[in-house]
Amino acid sequence: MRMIPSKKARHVTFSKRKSGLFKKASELSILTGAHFAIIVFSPGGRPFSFGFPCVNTAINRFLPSMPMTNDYEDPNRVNLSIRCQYHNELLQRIEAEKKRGQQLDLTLKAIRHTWFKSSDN
Amino acid sequence: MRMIPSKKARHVTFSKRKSGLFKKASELSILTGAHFAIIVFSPGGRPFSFGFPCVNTAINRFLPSMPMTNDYEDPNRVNLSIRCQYHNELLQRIEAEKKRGQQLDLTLKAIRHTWFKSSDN
DNA sequence: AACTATTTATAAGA
DNA sequence: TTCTTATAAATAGTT
Repeated sequence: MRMIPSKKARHVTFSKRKSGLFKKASELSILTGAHFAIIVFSPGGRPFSFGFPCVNTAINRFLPSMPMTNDYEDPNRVNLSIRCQYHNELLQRIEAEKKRGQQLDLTLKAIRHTWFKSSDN
Repeated sequence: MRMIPSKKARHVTFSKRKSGLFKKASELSILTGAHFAIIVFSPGGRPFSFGFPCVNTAINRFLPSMPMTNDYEDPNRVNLSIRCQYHNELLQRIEAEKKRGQQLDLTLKAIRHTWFKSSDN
């Protein structure tokens, strides 16, 4: 097994196999309840991620068990935890906005339901 | 597909499918040159990880960058543009979700307006 | 994106 | 955990 020479074929394979990989991870998680995070970078450098319950949860849970030799003095690691914190804040903001949208969706459906019900009578 | 009830069978499946998942990731990486990190927690909470070039590299590359004052001194500067790209994607997702919420708000108001208008007649 | 011949993963049993 | 094997699923190549 070797790197696929054709750039186009490489991208197609990446796309297909990334789907397969994420599906396998999702099945593993469903069957066993396992938490996980997958991060993949496409050949072009685009980041893709997938996780249960979510990517940052699994990363956070994992980070404390990372090898830490001169941890307290490693500026990269400090940087890493700060970045992680900021990253989590962004993800939480997305979730918050999503949740708000979902609430509005429900309200909308409820109202429409009442509307059509009353229109029928 | 549902969580496997028997604890023993669940652990066996976890072990088998974890191997399969890691193998798939390794193949994806070999075929396309993709960098990746996988973190999985067993049903018992044991962490397993696998990555190319290594787990920490992929995680570090994945986490979005903070605005850096001493940017030019950052040894991870090569990854900075990709981080920024991902960071921007997150910000765009927040904006997209916000916009969706605002649209729903407008729809809701319009419907309520119609509702009360027709109720009056 | 869809098809399909072939390869690969895996569940169940040992 | 590892092995076996019948069956199910993934995917490479092609349209």
